[in-house]
Amino acid sequence: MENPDKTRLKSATLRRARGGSGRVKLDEVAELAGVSTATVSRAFNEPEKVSEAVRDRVMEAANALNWIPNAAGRALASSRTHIAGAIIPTLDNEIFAHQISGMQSVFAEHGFTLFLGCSNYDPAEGLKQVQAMLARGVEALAIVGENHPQELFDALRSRKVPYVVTYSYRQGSPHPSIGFDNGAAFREIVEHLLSLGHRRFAAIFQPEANNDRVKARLDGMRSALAKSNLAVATGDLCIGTSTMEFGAESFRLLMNRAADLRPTAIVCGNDNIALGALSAAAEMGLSAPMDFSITGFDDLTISSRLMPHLTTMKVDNQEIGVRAAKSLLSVINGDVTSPISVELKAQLKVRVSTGPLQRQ
Amino acid sequence: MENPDKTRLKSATLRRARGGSGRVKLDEVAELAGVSTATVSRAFNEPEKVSEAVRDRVMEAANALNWIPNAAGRALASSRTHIAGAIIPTLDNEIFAHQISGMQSVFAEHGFTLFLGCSNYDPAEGLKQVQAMLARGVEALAIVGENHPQELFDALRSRKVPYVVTYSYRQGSPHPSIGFDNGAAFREIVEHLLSLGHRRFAAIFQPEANNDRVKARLDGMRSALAKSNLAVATGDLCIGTSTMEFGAESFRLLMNRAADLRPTAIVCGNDNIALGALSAAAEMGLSAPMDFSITGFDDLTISSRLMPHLTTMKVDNQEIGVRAAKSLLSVINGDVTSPISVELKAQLKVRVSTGPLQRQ
DNA sequence: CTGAAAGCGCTTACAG
DNA sequence: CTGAAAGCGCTTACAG
Repeated sequence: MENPDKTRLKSATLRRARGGSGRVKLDEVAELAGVSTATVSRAFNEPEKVSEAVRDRVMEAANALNWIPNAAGRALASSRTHIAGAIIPTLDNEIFAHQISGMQSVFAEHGFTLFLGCSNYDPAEGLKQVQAMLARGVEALAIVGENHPQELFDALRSRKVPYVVTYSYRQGSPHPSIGFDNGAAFREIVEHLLSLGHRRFAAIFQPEANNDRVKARLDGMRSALAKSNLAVATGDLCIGTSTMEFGAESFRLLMNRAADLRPTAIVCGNDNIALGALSAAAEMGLSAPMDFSITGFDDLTISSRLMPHLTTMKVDNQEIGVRAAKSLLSVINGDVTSPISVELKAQLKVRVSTGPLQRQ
Repeated sequence: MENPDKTRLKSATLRRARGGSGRVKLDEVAELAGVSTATVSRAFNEPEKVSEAVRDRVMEAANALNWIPNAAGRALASSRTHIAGAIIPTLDNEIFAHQISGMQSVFAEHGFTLFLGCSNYDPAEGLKQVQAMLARGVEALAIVGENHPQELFDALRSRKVPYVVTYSYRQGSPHPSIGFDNGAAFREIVEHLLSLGHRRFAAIFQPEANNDRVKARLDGMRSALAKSNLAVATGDLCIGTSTMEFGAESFRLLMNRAADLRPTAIVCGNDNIALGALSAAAEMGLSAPMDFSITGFDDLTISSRLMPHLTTMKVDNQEIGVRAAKSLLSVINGDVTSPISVELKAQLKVRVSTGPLQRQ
């Protein structure tokens, strides 16, 4: 790896010798329009304060010179950057991609550009990204989940940068949050399976370390089962990576047993895992809902398109992004002093992968 | 919608009265460390030019004050922003998400932050995003495909912002590009099907408007067929949205005919379409490779996990992102004067969805 | 409605 | 190796 400082220096020197960026500047627009720099600035930022004739002349000059205002100068003078930030675990999951897409469209509408950071589920990496964004002067920040170093939230607070936690919503959270209740969602899934007569449950989940959402899901599942005096036995709980492979492998493990030892209902931590389980089922000649019932979480695009259609909880991630952006903008605009929390409801989608209990 | 200028003003006034950002500044670090501001700056940016003792004192002071340098000040003084930009059509497609992920990791390693813009396949939107990024002073830009308004490339050139076109690589392109040859890839697919004995081809494709990649794919398919004096008849070419639904619908259209009128090989514009076709096949009781052969393009994560495994071309999008970032960084660093193009090879993955011709 | 001028928070050529 | 000071390109309180 090269030394970034050296390369930095070199190119900076190459480019200029105290000569500026070489780009067209506001002064040149002012000169061409025959007005002061203040007027040019106003013509763009507070047009109602400039007479129409002057405004037209300024716009004409700006167009003629193809002027693009320098955001750094603007940010320094106004202490406003018009930049927002978003931190997600990974872009490889469509649920986070949809959140970003919702957020970006709202921010763009309001003249904000979005910085995107991916933590890859590593809290240290998330903190680093937030610091980089703070240096860049983000005016607001959205971050998935609340499982982050206290230092991260402290940094945000001490710089008075408004933030929201997205995806999960939890009563009693110290953070403004825009999302749904992971625990309640999994209670609903389990109740659905219980109402179908299932009593023998297995679960395939991603690890709960550094992931408040998974923790809440497991808790929700367990509490709903406990109400019926049921539980997932240790041997019926598979914890591993959130991949189709792990879903498939776990399914084989659970179902390669005498029929009376198999679970009749399998609760998966998300759709991806459930889809893997279903592919293993097809290979084993087992099919839902005859031989077992299975549920996912997320309602991925393919979950309702692949056979058998998967029973799952749908979460409107695009909407989460939209709400998060709006909530942050209302703080930036001074309409409210801190972001309001919003609880969205996850929606149970009953499809053919779950059905009435077929055997004792 | 509110007036952005009004809100801007209001909050700016609220926040300060010519008082600055309220954040800790470099001067304060200098004062605490008992050195000049120049020395603080050097301690961070050119540490080798500062004696160790002084450097330690500066770092200590910076830590004590929890100083984060203001990027706007830095950018203005150095005319360097350490920001790069990337424009993709949409985050909803994992192939572009992977590109971004590769790019981001390389840029982050070199101290660059990434602006992300999505054009949603709308050239006007892409241009707007590029302009916003130029205002923000991006030092380099990567953009998917070359189907963009000339104005976009002109803006980049006139501001001397290095750029690369990603995903497609085309001999004779006026732009530095990092990607693969879409035409060659589809010639290879067709040759594979020809070698299996297929002569009766159908195709299901996304629209080629504003999409150089799709155009190249169709051309590649046609030229490979033409070499064997074959062609896709008008009634065997379906053009529509890049969705599983359209793939399914087109498949039904093509295969709901007397057996001797059906195509034996179906070339799809991408995996998504092919996956939709396969799901329709399952519903119709048809299966590959016995009743037909089918190919995709992209090698999506699920394509090798769903039954039947799909024959497709694998493109390493992560690698495209990595190469794009490296290519741009070498221009920024002054190692080369313009980005070098890189042609990557798409790789044919023969799986069970294609097989020898079963009938005449 | 418009302008002159100070100032935002850094970096860097220059001098020592 | 270190410092004094100019300057990067804008915005904005103040004055008119």
